[in-house]
Amino acid sequence: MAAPIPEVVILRLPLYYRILTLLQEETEIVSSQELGAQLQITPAQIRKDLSYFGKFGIQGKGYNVNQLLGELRHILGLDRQWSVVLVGVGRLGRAILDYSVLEPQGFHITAAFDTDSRQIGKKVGQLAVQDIATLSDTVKNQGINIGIVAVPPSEAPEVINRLVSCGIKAILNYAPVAPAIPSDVRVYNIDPVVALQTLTCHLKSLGTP
Amino acid sequence: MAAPIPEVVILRLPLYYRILTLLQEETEIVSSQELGAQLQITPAQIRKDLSYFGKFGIQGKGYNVNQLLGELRHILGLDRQWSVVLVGVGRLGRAILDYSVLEPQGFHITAAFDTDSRQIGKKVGQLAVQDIATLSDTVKNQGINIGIVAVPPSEAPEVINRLVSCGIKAILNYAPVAPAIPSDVRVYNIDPVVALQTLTCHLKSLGTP
DNA sequence: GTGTGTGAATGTTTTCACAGCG
DNA sequence: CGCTGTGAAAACATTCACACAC
Repeated sequence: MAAPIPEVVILRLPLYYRILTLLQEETEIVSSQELGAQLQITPAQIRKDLSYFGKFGIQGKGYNVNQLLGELRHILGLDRQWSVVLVGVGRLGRAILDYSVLEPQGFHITAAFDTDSRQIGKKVGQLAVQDIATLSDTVKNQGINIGIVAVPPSEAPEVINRLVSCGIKAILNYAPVAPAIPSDVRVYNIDPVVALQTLTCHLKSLGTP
Repeated sequence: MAAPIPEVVILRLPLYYRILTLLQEETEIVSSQELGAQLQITPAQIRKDLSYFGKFGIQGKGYNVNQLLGELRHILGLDRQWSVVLVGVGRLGRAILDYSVLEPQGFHITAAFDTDSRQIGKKVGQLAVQDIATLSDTVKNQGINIGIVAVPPSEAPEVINRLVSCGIKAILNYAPVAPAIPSDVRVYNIDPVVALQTLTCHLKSLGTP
């Protein structure tokens, strides 16, 4: 029961969750076979992944979509609201603030910060941009759990340090840096350049047009 | 020599490349030890990763930063320009067009498309938004290699199909879908909701504040 | 001495294959 | 019968540890 869940499994759970949300409208029961076909994942892998957390299926039939959604919501910690702080309100930061999918998924951006003093006080959406110096107070007072970093590369290590010393344990990092962080803090990096470079590595080995 | 390179290795190469670019200014030679410290990766892993492609180091010293950069550029296919097509010029698409890092890294966004007819003809940056119906011609005439998908979820499967049938072999997909694609086409998915959900899964197991 | 390159050892993840349940 | 849940096997990835080159 207290088995350590492989990280790769956790990376797949949100995919299951998303597909099930879509399937919810269409069907009551789904088999690992059908799920796998949608996600390009083997049925055995899906069954094994879920088995780390319990027995959610009905033998001979499959999984009850609604029930499994509930289980995944619980496993992923989606059965509550999460308060998120955004640092960096440039082009990217604004796009994130406007991204209308976060709110319905339970991610509430509570405060926005910037390191550029010219931005401070400006309104972006509902929020007034705050001075980064007030980050710590806001995080503690508002019980914020997650930080999103959308500042230029040069600012990023400093910003990430600040988030860590506020006690934030989860960071979604859009800056192209590989910060050193304590092992109890999770960082998920999103970097389009890195993504494109892995793609070109594969393209290269194709016949060059 | 014709050994198959593990996918995980390819995912790390861009990280090595980026760190080396930064180190370039500071030093001539770097050891796997030092690289590993920067990236939170074991030195043995770095050496093994590189050994899939050749012997780039100097025994007793380390790696020549410039030379290794050259090798990685070659391995990743970065020693040329890549033409990229963007589909979807909403908030996200515009942020990508404005993202000034792509161009200097050799990724040139050549054309922009949208499925929404009200967008067609509008200028975004240097580019006029084209009708998605003209995608195939543009891709073929301009020798485009890579597609970026930044359309709403409902449009995404159709757009991805179109890109695939144009002969595009690499797709950077920002839409929250898991499209079925032929095995010779690479898709890299970027989805902040999935990212946040893996983070909350870890947060949950912490003491709830 | 120092750090690479690498086979061999260890650890992890995926797949197989089937018992058992609805 | 059909599909889940799961040990056992196979495939894959990381780490070790050392011969060898500078």
